[in-house]
Amino acid sequence: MKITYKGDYALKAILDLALNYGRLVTIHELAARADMPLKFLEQVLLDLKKGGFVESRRGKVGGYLLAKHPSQIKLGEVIRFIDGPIEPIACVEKGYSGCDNVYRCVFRKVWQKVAASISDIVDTITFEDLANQVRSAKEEPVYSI
Amino acid sequence: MKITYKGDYALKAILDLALNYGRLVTIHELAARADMPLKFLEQVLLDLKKGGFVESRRGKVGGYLLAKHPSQIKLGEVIRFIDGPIEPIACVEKGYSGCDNVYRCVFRKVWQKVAASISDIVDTITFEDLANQVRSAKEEPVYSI
DNA sequence: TTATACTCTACTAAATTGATAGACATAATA
DNA sequence: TATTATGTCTATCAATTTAGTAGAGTATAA
Repeated sequence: MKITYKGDYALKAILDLALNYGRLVTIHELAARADMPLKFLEQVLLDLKKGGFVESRRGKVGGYLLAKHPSQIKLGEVIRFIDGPIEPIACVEKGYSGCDNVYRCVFRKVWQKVAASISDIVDTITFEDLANQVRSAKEEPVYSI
Repeated sequence: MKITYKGDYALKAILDLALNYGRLVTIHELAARADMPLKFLEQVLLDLKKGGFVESRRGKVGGYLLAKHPSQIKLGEVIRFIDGPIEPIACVEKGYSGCDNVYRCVFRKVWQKVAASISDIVDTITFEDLANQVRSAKEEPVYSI
């Protein structure tokens, strides 16, 4: 699994929409709050729309909103949709068949274990969880020197 | 973590050398047994030499051998040396400081957890373990239809 | 009608990936 | 000493991915 900037932006945009669930949020707001390049974010949001994660409203009071409740969107879903499979190597991705080489097989087992353990994390965390963490972080600020 | 072909070749080469520990193995043998492009493998082996994983002998009866006992080489070491950090995003790699954005912070925690759980796997497996797995796989072949 | 949104397509520079090519150095041995 | 089989080193390259930028178009509220 590698999180690209595109993935990073997608996750932050969805988190922002989760924090503002019920309201319309413009691309400008999203870009400003999370410091993302506006024109790049446009493309990311169009992708997220195609993926069924967000919806949009055009026109003067337009903007974006989540297509589902934050509790129904898992972190792993978004990562996979934007940045591809979480598997560390192609030969353990779904749909890959052959293992013609005895050496490769012992590594495959490792990669499958790695993928399973990543999935244990990212497929159990929802954007409601993440939004709650942001809210409690704001309530209990850390006083650093 | 993403395993490239280069990383894949490096791991297979070291595994082969682990299986042939005590003997010199030529690049030709390595390339043939694990089906790797010879000229590319040359470069990989030179890298592995710089990394202190393998040693070489030149001349007519030359070849490669492991620089340490297979039990002293962890899978994670090789992966990190060839393919870079196991962390899924740069902001959680060692030496990265700032977290200026409250959104990014909640994701950082996730990426750190992911990195820790990958490390739990790849930093506990040695090439002795892998070599033993290959040996027992050969002793107990699976009879498929 | 205008202002302010989202939409869509094209383009591009830089980095990474996965090689290939060829000249060179070393050591055993006939 | 000449040959031959090995590792060493540097350069080059095509394809893909990444991270944008640019600009024209469409929709809708006021």
